[in-house]
Amino acid sequence: MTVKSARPEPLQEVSPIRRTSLSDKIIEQIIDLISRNILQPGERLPSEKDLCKRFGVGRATLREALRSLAVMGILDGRVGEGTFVSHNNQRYLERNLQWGLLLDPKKVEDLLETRLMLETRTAFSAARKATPADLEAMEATIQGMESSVDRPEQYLRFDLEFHLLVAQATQNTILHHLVSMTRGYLQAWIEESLVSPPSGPEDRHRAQSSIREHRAILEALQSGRAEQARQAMKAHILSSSADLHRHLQQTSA
Amino acid sequence: MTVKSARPEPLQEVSPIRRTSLSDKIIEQIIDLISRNILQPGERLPSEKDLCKRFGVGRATLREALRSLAVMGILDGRVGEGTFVSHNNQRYLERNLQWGLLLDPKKVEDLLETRLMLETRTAFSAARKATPADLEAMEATIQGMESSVDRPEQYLRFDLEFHLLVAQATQNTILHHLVSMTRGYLQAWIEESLVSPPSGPEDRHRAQSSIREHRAILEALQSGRAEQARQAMKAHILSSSADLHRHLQQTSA
DNA sequence: ATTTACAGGTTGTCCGACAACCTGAATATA
DNA sequence: TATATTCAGGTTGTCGGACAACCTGTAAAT
Repeated sequence: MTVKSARPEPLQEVSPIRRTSLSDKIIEQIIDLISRNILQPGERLPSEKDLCKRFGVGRATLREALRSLAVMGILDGRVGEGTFVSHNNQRYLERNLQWGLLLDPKKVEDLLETRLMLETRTAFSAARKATPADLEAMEATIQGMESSVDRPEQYLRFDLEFHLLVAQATQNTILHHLVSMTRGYLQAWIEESLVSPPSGPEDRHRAQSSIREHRAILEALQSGRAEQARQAMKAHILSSSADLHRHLQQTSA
Repeated sequence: MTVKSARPEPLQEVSPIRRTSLSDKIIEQIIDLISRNILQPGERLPSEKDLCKRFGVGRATLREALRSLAVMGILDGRVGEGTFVSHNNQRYLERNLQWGLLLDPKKVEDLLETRLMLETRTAFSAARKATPADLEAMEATIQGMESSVDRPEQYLRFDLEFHLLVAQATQNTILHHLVSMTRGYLQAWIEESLVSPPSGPEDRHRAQSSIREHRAILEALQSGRAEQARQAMKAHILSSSADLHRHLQQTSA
């Protein structure tokens, strides 16, 4: 039988069979229901006991599925009331940026490259599709930045909001999601780099020029000039990335 | 008491207190351990019974935490062996994108727009970073296409492989994942549009021109001309998209 | 009419049990 | 001796029952 173990190439076309747990299948089904709008945001799911009977599984198994969806911010369990479909997908983002720090620094570079590509494109596309309401909301976030140059944490939230609005204005849900993701992961690093040095005068200077960059983007979007919007976004992302990069090397050194 | 309900603005600075469940705290602790490299990728966690005693919680609670981390791709539970830290945290990003994209109904147009952006970028980037081995593998897939113009299913696999190789050549794992993901969703549509009409002479004609387009991309990559590679990829994606679009309208009508 | 108390339903947590499965060592076999 | 088989222990996956904490709407008490 030693010969048998010496056979060189067994099967080339084997596909790794995945042992899918029951809760995995439940998760898939619920996500499918949400994506097909059979379960709408804010809607209440049947009780756990009810769902157990429908899915034909025990409560522990069902709960593992529900808890997983809750941790991802897709569902929201409230004691004594029930389990609801999260109405603001914003929570999904919130959850993610909490754990973005898991990625190693090597991948931050990849993220920055990806973000540059994604956001220049969203700026380009948004210039053509943004509605007056979109533009108005962006204006509001810029004013928010201006009024919080000395509160970095709050400033960052307005910054994030602005970029998400641009992505949303493209009306391309996939692009929107991708931007949310990349932004969410990076946000963790950005916030980290903020706490290390107490906000000095140079930070305020940086904030000022950042606001100018955002305003340039907004003006391009308002006038509907796609290529100009792309360039403005590109300039902003590049200077922002350089900033983050500098902070990272500073803290690691 | 009707007056009481008329009070205008109660508290502005209330922060919504949220019940943190036990499993949430366990999740935070485990994530903290991983991010501080106390738990390293590929390492095995203590058994569930053991963890229960250490955390001081019941097994159901602990399992809800572990399962949540597993569906996010951070942990990996194997029956009869134990629970392990996912060796590539890349899976984390992958899983999250997967769940996120699954949430909204995907529009084909959005997918095509995203793909155009992603793949033109990968072509551009790959022209600068592709190794001889990468280029060789791409050449092989093109030859594979040529030898299977009459077997659409096999042809498609070579086609897919080519694009993934381009993405891989960028050495940006995030870009790579995004491309393979968008491609994965589209593949379903493409395969569907293939079975409906029996492969006629026009399909072979289409395959021939598709091969020419791929070869143009490869030549640009070989000569390291980034902008040329981008243009070639753009042309290819556009004609491919038009093709898919035509098929879709044909079948829906 | 307002307040209080309560009953029913819901999620959060724990416990014990069994099935399916993997690993490694002891045993049986050539 | 070398290989194959068996088996025991440990581990995850699933189930059912139980109780605590909690919310809501209704009925009773003031």
